[in-house]
Amino acid sequence: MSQSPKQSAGSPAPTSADVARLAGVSRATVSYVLNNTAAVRISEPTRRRVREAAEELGYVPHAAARSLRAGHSRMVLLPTAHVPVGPLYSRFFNELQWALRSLDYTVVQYGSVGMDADEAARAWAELRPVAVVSLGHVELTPTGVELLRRSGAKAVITVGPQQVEGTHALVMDQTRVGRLAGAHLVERGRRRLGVVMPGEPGLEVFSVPRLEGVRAAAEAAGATVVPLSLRYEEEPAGALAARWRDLDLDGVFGYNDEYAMLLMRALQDAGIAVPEETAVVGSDDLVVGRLLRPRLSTVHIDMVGGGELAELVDRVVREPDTAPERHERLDSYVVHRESS
Amino acid sequence: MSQSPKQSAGSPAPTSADVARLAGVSRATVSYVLNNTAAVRISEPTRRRVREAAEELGYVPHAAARSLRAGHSRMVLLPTAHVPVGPLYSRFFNELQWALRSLDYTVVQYGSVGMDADEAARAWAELRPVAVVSLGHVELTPTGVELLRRSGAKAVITVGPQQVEGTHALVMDQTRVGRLAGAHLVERGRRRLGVVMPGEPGLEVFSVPRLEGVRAAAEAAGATVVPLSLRYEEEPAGALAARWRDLDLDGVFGYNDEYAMLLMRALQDAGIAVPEETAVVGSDDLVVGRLLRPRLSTVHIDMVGGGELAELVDRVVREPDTAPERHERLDSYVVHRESS
DNA sequence: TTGAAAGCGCTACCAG
DNA sequence: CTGGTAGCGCTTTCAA
Repeated sequence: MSQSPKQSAGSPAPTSADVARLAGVSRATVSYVLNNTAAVRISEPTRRRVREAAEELGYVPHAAARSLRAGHSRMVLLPTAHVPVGPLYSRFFNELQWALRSLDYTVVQYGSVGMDADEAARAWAELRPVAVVSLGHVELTPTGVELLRRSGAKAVITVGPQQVEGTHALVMDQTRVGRLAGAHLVERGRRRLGVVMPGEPGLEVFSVPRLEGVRAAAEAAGATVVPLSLRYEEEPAGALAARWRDLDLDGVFGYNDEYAMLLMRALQDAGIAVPEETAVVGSDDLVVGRLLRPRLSTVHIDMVGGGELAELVDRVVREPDTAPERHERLDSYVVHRESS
Repeated sequence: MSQSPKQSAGSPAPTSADVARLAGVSRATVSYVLNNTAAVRISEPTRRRVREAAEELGYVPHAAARSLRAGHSRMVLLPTAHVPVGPLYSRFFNELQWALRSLDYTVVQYGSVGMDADEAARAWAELRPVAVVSLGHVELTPTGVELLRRSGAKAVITVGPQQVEGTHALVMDQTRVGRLAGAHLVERGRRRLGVVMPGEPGLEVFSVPRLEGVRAAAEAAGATVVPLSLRYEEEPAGALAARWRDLDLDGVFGYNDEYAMLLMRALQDAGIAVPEETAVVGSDDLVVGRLLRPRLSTVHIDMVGGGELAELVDRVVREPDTAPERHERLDSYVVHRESS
């Protein structure tokens, strides 16, 4: 009898057949018992024997075999490339995972660094997820969507700046963030605006539309806009501050609070008064932004709740033929503090 | 019979049998061609026919079926509970994912919020991963490890404060972080030390050993230590600062830079001079810490590189019988700035 | 050079 | 109430 678990490496995992043998029943019965199949009544003694056998062997069902047989899984795939830092995103992520789990989905985050769009879609399709929720770090083309659909994905949902054809979309309009920041600066009397563009790769999906937003707001007021590339380090910030007076700007949108804080400090160290000489606005409304002096003005972004998104996933999975919807969920507003 | 591919929702994903039929060959041949099986020579025209058929149908192999047949997968499971924010962690994560991918593993991050240790281990085991790399947010018990082993996991590796029995471990000694901070404060002449304990859940694995570390350093010098619970918000920080003089502390370790900055600002606003009256030290060496005035002293933590860890995973998978090793990889050192 | 068939672990029918 | 059995999609002998 194998009651002492001495399977360091050689022995294969126990299967339902092993459990059946040990319990002296058939594999079918094992399946019925362990899944509490309602349609079949099994005697209590048998149930106990099966349960004990399973326990003793340390039996764990084989998810792949199960979903192969079932013809579908309850896996929700969340592709990610670069995990975006920041409390906003991680809160969202955690909420989403938690909500999906309580709807009985298996959440799988699949890292897809350095794959192109179709390559990635293929890799995801191999796992036959019931739903794919793309957070927008990895591109998703109509071809990719089609491929996922044919591989059994009931729901393909994109969360990000734009809607992708054929998917349900949760559009988070980054343009609006820029527009709000731009309008605020204009309102504060600024006419020559800089916009920080992060030098780090992968942030273009956010930074480019934000720049567009600032442009739109500026144009309406006859203000000018200059994009300013900046890596998130002190030296480049210092260098940028050193040539600030040549740039002749009286307001700047810092992409987000972190870049804004970096730049603001560099400006102050270079003797440029904030907000008198140059107003600074960030976004994300981080706690740290309130710790600097002057306190950082910012665009507060209310991201969609993870729970809402989970519900959308579930609805689309159950009703796969609903036409792709476009949901707009990004309430943002300016928080005016002292830096502008 | 399904002759016309109406892929919208109803039609199932094409299988290798469908490809075989369309190409006029057997399923075996399809498999040989698509996997470039070296042991078998297939004529070039046949190969082309198969490839074209696969292309036309949008065929994607079924990962579950494949690994079921193969008896093993190349899935590396990264369980996560609350995704820890912070650039340190995300850089590490990205590196790890990238490195594992280039070693041809499929990296799957599995969110396990609100599950207890053994429940979680079971859920992971169902996926039959070849390796599990636990980042320490979810507890892993010896029972859990045993279960994973029996389910075919060749490598179970824990990254975190302590080693778990039966696993290879990458120990990141959080005690040391606290000890360094404590020693530094003592060295700066401080004798009554506060230690911030984050009020947010899930951080205990870090905060408790760090507190222990400070205690050890303080004890050696005859200094006292007081733990201070603090939520990451301005109000509680203000409240703590308001009763600061009653606490009668002349030095504080802020858990990390973020909490340290929050507290430092609250202290300054309450009229307590930093570092004269109270010295403040954080950890993580964040960029923002250098933007406040006084600049924040901090404990710089050099985490293990993701690449190194990936190599360890690979080595253990190939050589599963190597005795569990304990690797120590956490070079940390104090960066003395102006707040202490 | 290709095909037929077995079987990975599981569940769902249908008999007994 | 329980057991036999087919078959999910795939790879891999063994035969032709």
